[in-house]
Formats: sequence, C-alpha cells, structure tokens
Amino acid sequence: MDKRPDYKIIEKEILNLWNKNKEIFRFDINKDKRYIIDTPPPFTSGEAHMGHALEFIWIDFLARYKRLEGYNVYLPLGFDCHGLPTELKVINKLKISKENKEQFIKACIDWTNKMIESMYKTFERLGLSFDRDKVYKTIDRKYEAFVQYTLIKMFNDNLIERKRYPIMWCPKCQTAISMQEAGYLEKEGYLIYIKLPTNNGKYILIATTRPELINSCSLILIAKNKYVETENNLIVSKLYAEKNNLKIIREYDYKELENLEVTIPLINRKVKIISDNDVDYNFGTGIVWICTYGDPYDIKWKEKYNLPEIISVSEDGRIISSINEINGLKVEEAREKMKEILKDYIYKIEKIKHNVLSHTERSDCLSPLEFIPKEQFFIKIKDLKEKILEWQKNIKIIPESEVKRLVDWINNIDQDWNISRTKMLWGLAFPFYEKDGKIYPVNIEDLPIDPRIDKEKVKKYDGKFFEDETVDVWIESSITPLIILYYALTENKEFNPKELPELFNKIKEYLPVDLRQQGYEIIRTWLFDTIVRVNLLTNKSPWKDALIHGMVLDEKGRKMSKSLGNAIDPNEIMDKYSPDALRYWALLAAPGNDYRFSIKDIESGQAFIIKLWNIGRYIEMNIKEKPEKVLELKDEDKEIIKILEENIKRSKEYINQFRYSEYVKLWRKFAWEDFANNYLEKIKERIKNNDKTAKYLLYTIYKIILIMLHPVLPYITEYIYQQLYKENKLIIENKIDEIIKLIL
RNA sequence: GGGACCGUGGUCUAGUGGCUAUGACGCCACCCUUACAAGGUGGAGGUCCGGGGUUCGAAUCCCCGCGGUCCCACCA
Repeated sequence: MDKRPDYKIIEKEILNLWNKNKEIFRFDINKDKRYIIDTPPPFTSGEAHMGHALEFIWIDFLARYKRLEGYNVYLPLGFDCHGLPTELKVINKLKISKENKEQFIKACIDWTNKMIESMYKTFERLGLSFDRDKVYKTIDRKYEAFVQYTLIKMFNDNLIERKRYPIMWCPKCQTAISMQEAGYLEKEGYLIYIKLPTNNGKYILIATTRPELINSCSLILIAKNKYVETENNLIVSKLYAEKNNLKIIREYDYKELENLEVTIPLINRKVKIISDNDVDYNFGTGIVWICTYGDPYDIKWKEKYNLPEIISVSEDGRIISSINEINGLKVEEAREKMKEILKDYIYKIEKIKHNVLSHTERSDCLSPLEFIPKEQFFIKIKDLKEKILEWQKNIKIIPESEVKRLVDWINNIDQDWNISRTKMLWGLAFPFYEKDGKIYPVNIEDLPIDPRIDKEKVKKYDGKFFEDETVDVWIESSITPLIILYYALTENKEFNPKELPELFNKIKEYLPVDLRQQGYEIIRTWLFDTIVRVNLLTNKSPWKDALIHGMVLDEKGRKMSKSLGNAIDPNEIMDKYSPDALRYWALLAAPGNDYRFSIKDIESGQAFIIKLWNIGRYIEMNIKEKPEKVLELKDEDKEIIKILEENIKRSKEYINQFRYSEYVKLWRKFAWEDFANNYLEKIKERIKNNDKTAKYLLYTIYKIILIMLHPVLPYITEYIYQQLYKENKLIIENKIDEIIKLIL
C-alpha cells in the first residue's frame, strides 16, 4: 500500500473487479431469503444530479448491508424515458420540431439513449451494486408490451373508461396544451357584477370576468357562511355588504339560500343554489356561477355536481350555441358586447388585474387558454377513496410523518385519473381501437403496438386507433414493482407476448416486495399511483415498507436545481474527491428531511478514508503473513471485543429503523477512536514483541471494520481488503454472522 | 390564501419526555511519538427561535407568535 491512496486507480480497478464479478450482484429469483428493492427509475431527460446520487447511495448502502446479512438482494436499475421534459429538450436544444412525427420520435430516442449512457456511467461510479443483467428502460419492447397488457387487463375489468373531459386548448395555435406549457399571466380585465333574479323577487349578485359564457351557466355556488339582503334587493355575502357599506335589510343563513331558484337572464334558464366548501367567501360577493368551462374549478364542480356540459366556445375561440347577439364573435369581442346586452342586469363593473391561464411556453403566443372537452381515457378512481385508504395501511411509511402527505392526497380525490395525453408524441400508445362507437383492446399477441409505426398490425383490426394520444408517463412507472419481477422472471428469455398472462400470475406470487424508496415530492404521483395500480391489478400490496427521503439543498439551504444554477454535478465531486467521500456525505442524511450539500462533510469523509488507509498500512507493515488464531485475552482485548460485539448488534437496529447516519457515525467512531487511537496505541508494544493474540486481533478486527464499513465506503474497503487479506473473493461475500465468530 | 416540514454552540447536524444536550467542520493550547500533521492529547464555545401551557420533569407534547424551505391553489 502506498503512502497515499490514489483514488483514480482504486476507482478504476475496483469498478473493473465488480463488473468482472457481476454475478455477485445478480438477483436469482429462484433462491430464497430475497430482499427486493423497488428503485426509482430516473427521468432520462437530463444528466444524473445530486438528488439521484443521494437516493441511489441510500439504496446501495442498504443493498450491500443486506447482502452482508446473507440476503439474496435485488437492486434493479431502470430508466423512465418518455415525457414532456425530453420533448422540450429535443425541441429547444436540438431544434427539431414536432411537425414530422417520425423524425421527432427518432430524435427523442437518440437523446434518451445518450442520457442513459451518461447516467449509467454516473450510477456505476457511485458504486451501485445493481444487477447488471436486468437494467430496464420504459421504452424496451417488453416493457411497453407489459404496460399495454396491464391497460388491457384493467380495461377488461371495467376500470378504464373513455369519456369526454375538458383539456386545455390554445385557440390561437389550435392545439391542445399540457400543464407544463401553461402558466398564469397577469392581465387587465373587468370584474362584472351581474344581478340574477330569484324566485322570491330578489337578485343574487355574482361577480365574473367571463360574462360571455352566460349560456354555459348551470349552477350557483355559495360558501357555507353568512349572506344578507341589501336595500336594493341584492343578495350578497355579509362581508361584501359590510365592506361596501350597503344597508342590510335582513340576514340569510346559507341553508336558506339553498331553497331559492335563480333565473339566468336572456336565456331564462332556471338553476339551483348549492353551498360548497371550495367557494371563496372573500372573493367578490361570495357567490359564483358555474359555467362549463371558465376555469379549472368549473371542471371540478361540473364533475362533483354532475352538471350538464354546455359549450359556448369553439376550437377557434368563437362563441357558439349561445344567444344570437354574440354567436360567432371572438371571445374577447363577445365579452365586450355583453356589457351592453346585459346592461339591465349589470350592477357594476370593476377594472381589475388578474391572473389568466395562458399559453406561456410559447412567448410568441401567450394567448389565454380555453377548456374544450375531448374524448379521453380514464382510470376510475373517484369512487375508490375508501379502498385506497385501506390499501395504504398495508404499507409502513418511513418516516411516519410522511403518511400525512399521502392520506391528504387520497382524501382530496374528486376526479378520475386522466391517463390520456393529447399533445405528447414521446409516449406510449394505447392498445385500444374504436369500431362502431365502441372501444376494443387489441390481441395480446400483437403487443407492443404503436399505431403510428406498426401499420401492418393496425390494418387487420379495421378500426380507428388513437394516434393523437399517448399514455400518461406515470402509467408506465407506476407498475415498477411488477416490472422488476417481470424482468427477473424473463431474464435471458426471448420476448413473447403470448406468455404475458401466465407471467403476470407468477409475478403476483412475489408481492409485496420489500421496499420502495423515493422522494417526498412524488408521493402524490409515483407512490399514490403505484398503490392504486398494483392493488387494482393484483389485489396485493406493492411493498412492505416505503422509505421517503428529502430533497438535496445547496449550501445556503435552497433547493438544488438546474434552473436556479446552483446544481452540482456528482461527477465533479467524485473527480475531485472520491465516490466514497460522496457516499459518506449522502449517508449522513436523515429520512424525510431535506438535506444540505456540504463540502465540509465530503472533506471529513475523505479524511476518514485516509485514516482507514493508514491503519491498513500499519497492519501491512507489521503483519507479514496471516496470523494464527490465538485468543489469550488481556483487558484491552476484552474491552475492544465487547464494544465491537455491541456495535454489530446496534448496527442491525439502526438498519431496521433506516437510521443510516447513526450507522456511519458508529463505525467511524469505532474505527478512528476505539480501534486506532485507543486499542492500537495500547497494543503497539505487544505487536513489537510478537504477541500472537494482539496480532490476530489487530488483523481480524480491522477486517471486520472493513466489512462493516463496506456499505458506506465500498471502494476503499474493497481495495484494502483485496490488498491485505487476499481471500480470493469480493468483500461483500463475507457474512456478518460468520465474521463475528472469528473473535469468539 | 391552504397545507407539510423545519428552526439545537461560529457553520452544519443528531437527539423527539428523564444521566453533565450528539457529532462533524471551524477555533484555542500543547505535542513534528518510528501507520497517519488530511495526525495525537486537552480545551473554550449553547437563554436547544420567542412567549405561554401540560408534567415531578420539556430541546422533545399542546397553544400562540416570529423566521425559513417546499408543495398545492392564486381563481369565478
């Protein structure tokens, strides 16, 4: 061993050694004592970042420890390929437009493969002991076939339906808009107060920015709060009356108002009044009219109260099927004209600045968006709330406080899960077609199918495929517990779609798998979606435990992100220090909490590595050949053995509670203080005098330290182990239960 | 506006009802002792954000406030 460790050489040699012995990291599903980890497949729209490094170091730490405990560990690595972020990169960085679909998709594939190559290298460098033979991509043929198979299965179980649902639509670009392309812009506008006659001879006063949607109004909503009648027969919130010094004639409880009926002027439609918790009592008069569709809230309320869908705006942004005076006019023109037409019913007009949902992704458009209903696919989850709450209880979430995020989200389900994406090209196709107004799934043997490419397969169905729609990306990733088992069961086998049903039944036997690990920011999506999908598909829980980690912050405590320009490339740290030092930092984080990046911790880790190295050098210099086992124990021997035994026991507890930072600190203290500073200094004389017990213990306890620290610092421990002990195997092949016997 | 999480020596962090409050980095003093000065030994440094409450006992539980971070909604 040299005076100083050369990290570059160690990294290269050890990575080489691991790749040559990849069998050791291979998961054999047929062997028992399995420990299966459902790892997060990163989005392949960019390079690996510090957040990936943190979460995968955690996963690998556990995987390596469990292997030392004798488990048959499955640490899969996957890549989530589809989605808008990749599309945007291809459009903006490669300057390729979506006009030519085939060319665009090809560019997405190239980009994705480039990113996977780069990410794979980073993950490898981190020292991940993933199964090299089962790396999955969501764009693998067999992956796509499996996702489509699960969709067909859910469709046959009547869990998927096709129904009309409003999507964001840009009337100027005449195209569907995804959430990520839309944003709010502050614009000037008018808040128009309209008096709506009631059947008790008064007027309900509502405030709206969109009077042109008058014909789409089908309901009046009020808050569960106090309302009043003012001197000119207006019914408004008590708050509004007080703020505007209106003379109050009488008060109403909201329940009284629910008995009234309202007539919409000009169209003479009679509509009801209902109270709802989501109505903002403080806004306007505390009373709102629901028009299909003025804004996202209208969509929610329409669903909730089962309102009729009355469409007033066409795809090119003109008023349709409304009153004659405004039919055919552009939305803005109609809005202006309404001031005149409605003048007998207008109480007042206020000039306001408000945020308008607009097409912000294209700076040359910025047009306000409309909601236009289109046929789309849905998974029916609206009525499953109670069931999902039960399913959730089968999973132990760590830390427990994160359960709240999940339960809150479940309690807020008020819509079905829209799984159609109308705008996306870089996505998976639906395995369905339409014939005579009915939806049919394709035959299993045709999976995977992409109607944009597989023209031959499509032909024989004589139906209409959904070429303009792709599947929500979370549909692909929300079955990873099944996917990893699927890859384990089909390793080295040629893909054959006919075997899917049989495989699917086999997969079910292995559920639940042991652990899901992920960040809290995707509890509402990935965690929730997986619980729903896996339970619906298999009637089983996806995992036993779910370990939640926080976000990586920069040294000032801000979220690390590319857009803020404060992101640090993990490769940079691994170049400058070492993968082990990065791991040391990552493993000091606590579950669920955000965690700062700290160069101090990296340096402290690096110093510890050197300490370990130097202990190794001392042993190499003083012990030339493998010492024989002699245990004639002196007091200091007994003491160090006692601490060691205790630490091994405590390690197990820490791991079971996922308290990795405690584990790291425990073994750092043991190696540095108890062993090097204390014990080693005490026995130096005995070593000189060739005391057999001292030599044996020095040699053996150091080996145990290397083994116990291997999950934390895999490179340096592997390297020293190979140099010093020459046992012709990887350090990970040792078993904790057995090494402890060496000193008993 | 709603919600979640957090606030512990100079900096970062562990602890979530009970010994003198953990550790890292930094700082100070001494020691270049033959594995290691990227080392060793010793030391200084804290009203555990503020206030109130529960308790025999609170950094820890509850309430109010202040500050930070993130998520959701910013609407009719």
